[in-house]
Amino acid sequence: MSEVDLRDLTEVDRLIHEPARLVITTILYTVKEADFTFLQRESGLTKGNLSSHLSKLEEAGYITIRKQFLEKKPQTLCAMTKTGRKAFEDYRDQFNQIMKHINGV
Amino acid sequence: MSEVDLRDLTEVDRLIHEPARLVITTILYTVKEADFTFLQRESGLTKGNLSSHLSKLEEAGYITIRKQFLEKKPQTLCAMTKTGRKAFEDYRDQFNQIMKHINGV
DNA sequence: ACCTTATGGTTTGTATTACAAACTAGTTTG
DNA sequence: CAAACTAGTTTGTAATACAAACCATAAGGT
Repeated sequence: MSEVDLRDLTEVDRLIHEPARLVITTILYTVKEADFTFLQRESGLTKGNLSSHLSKLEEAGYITIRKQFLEKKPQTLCAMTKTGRKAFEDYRDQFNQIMKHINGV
Repeated sequence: MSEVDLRDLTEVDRLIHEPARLVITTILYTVKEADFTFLQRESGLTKGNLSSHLSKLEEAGYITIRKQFLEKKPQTLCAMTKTGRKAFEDYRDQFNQIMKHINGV
C-alpha cells in the first residue's frame, strides 16, 4: 500500500499550497486565534496581501474573521474553522507522502 | 541552528512549487531523459499543459528540450540540466524543513 | 484649531498564471 | 483519398498574487 501516485499532486488543495497561505494557515493551525498585526509580523506579508489572502481563506470557510475594537483601535481576529483544520491536515498528510516519494528517489 | 523561518516559505521557487511542474521535475530528476508521451502518461497532464510547462522549465534553464524524428514520428526529449537539478534539490531541502516545521506543530 | 504621523486595515490596478480548447503537421489505415 | 491517429503547439480566458493607492480613526505636535 501507500503507493503514492505522483499525479495526485496536481489535485493538491491550492488554497493551502500557495506559500503565503501556507504560512498563514500554519500559524493559525497552532493558535486558537490571532489578530491581523500578529499575523502580519509572523508572516512577513504586506497588509494588502495578508488582507486578501485572509478573505480567500474566509470565503473558502477555512477561517472565521471577527472584527472588534480594542482600546479604540480596530482589531481583526482570525481563527481556523473545523473545515480549515481538516483541509490543513489533509494537505499536510498528502504532502508528507509526496515528500517521502521525492526523498525516496 | 536549523531555525526554520516560516516566512522563507514565501520565497520558495514557484517554478518548481507549481504542482504540475513538481510532478514533471520529480520525474525528470530520476531519469536521464524522457520523451513527451512518457511524461504525459506519467504526469496525467494534457498535451497542452505539458507543452507549456515544459517550455517554462526550458526558459528557466531547468531542462533541455531536444527534438528528433523516430520512425517518421516527431519525438520531444527532455532532460534536466545541472541548474534544474540544483533547483530541484534546493526546493526539496527547503520543503523538507517546512514539513518538519509543520509536522512538529 | 489644524496639520502630521501612526495604526489598522481594504480596494484597485496590473501583469502573470494555469488550464482547456482549438489548431497544426505529418502519418497510417480503410 | 478521406478519415482517423500521433505528437505536439498556439490561443483564449478566467483566476491569481502582488504592490500601490486608498480610507478611517486616533494621537501628538505647535
